[in-house]
Amino acid sequence: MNMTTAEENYLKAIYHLSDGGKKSVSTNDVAAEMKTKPASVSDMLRKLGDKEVIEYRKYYGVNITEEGKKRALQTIRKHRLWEVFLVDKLQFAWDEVHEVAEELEHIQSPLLIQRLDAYLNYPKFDPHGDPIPDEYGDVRARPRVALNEMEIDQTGQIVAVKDSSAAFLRYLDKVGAYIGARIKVLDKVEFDGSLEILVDQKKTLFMSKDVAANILAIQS
Amino acid sequence: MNMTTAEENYLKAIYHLSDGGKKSVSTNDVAAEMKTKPASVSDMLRKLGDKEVIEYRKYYGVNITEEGKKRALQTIRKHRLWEVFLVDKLQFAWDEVHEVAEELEHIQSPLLIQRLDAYLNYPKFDPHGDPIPDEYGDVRARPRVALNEMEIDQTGQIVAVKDSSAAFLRYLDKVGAYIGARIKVLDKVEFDGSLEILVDQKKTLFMSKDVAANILAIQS
DNA sequence: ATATTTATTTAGCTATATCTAAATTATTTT
DNA sequence: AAAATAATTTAGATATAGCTAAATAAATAT
Repeated sequence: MNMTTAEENYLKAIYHLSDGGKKSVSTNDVAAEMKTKPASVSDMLRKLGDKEVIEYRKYYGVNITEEGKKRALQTIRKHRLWEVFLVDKLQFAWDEVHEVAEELEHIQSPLLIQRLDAYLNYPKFDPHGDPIPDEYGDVRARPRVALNEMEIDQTGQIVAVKDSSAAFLRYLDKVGAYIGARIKVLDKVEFDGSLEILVDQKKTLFMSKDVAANILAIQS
Repeated sequence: MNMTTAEENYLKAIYHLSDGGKKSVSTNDVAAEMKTKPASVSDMLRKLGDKEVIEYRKYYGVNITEEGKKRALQTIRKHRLWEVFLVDKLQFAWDEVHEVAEELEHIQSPLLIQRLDAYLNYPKFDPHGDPIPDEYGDVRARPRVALNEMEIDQTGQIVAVKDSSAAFLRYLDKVGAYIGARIKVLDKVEFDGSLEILVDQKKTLFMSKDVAANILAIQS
């Protein structure tokens, strides 16, 4: 059973909004995420329901099915592999890749994705630090913690950001932080929760609690 | 002015059928090339005419405009660059790349194509030996000759095939010929026009006149 | 010059994916 | 529990891209 590009995009949105299938999702939420109108969403949900990738009860929102989850993860896998390609091979900055990957993820060729995966050396995480599902949809997520929740003297590595808006990504770039950077918490100001961070054992960085809460790290 | 994937495909077909804009093209020819019905083509020609990428006179076929030529060449450029990528980087065989490149060529990102071009080291020819137009649509074609038109003892390099059907490509692969192979005409049988060819200074190959007529080389 | 054949276009239909406006269902407030 | 509000669906549009069948124009044959 083939899906159109639009259907794939809706399914991916539902997967994300449902937190990987854990919660049910409302028509309005999907409309907001897809930047479209609830009326259009109703139509699409009926179609996705017919294809049994979601379970749809009128007026009560949707739940993604196992089949739907599998398909959403394949799309996510493709998206993230292309992002790695764009950054690692074509020198894109990590805040420039999303739009293009959004198109590339819909190319239909299992062989292409297999080969791309091998060519990129089977990466486990994309340039934003998000995990890349394997061929079977399995994801090995690392336990991640927001920087503001780390304690003084703890060390780790930045692996993702919560708010990946271009503005925030540019800000990070400017101050010298990036996905993959090794960090150490030098100080936490009790008054406002702001932090002093050592980046790559050389650069010292001050950031507000709000910024820190947007940056996710794995602890080492 | 943006074009849909379908419009880009029609324009590319018209470009090829018109021999790069030199001849006008009939509705039926386009329908055959696009594997669709003449009625659907009429509709599309009207649309492409409105967008001024072709000049369309009802009942008299179409001529591609300068603007149309430029756009068709951009699509061809993208198609051929992706083919190079698939063969050079992802180990695709040259008879496996067309379908996937047909999808990839519609990705909209000038930056992507610029970077891809640089990454592939500005290739001038695709894996089938066809020239890759530059950013401005300029093509540097090499004078090519069919193998059956070469004389005994002449040397050269295979750069393209006329019939690029998967069957023919597989045949070539099987007998050990490929795009880029250095060749020398050892003998020509007058009776049936069949040839004896030395490939890469080691392998000897016999081929009928019909096969030879399908293989294009540059002479050295 | 007329008739036949071929090529092409038009008209009307289908499917996808969107929209607005109206109708309906569910939820919340009083 | 009724009224008001919010969420959602349905109905009826539009645009793209295809189709078949019928109509029409152009080319060819008699």
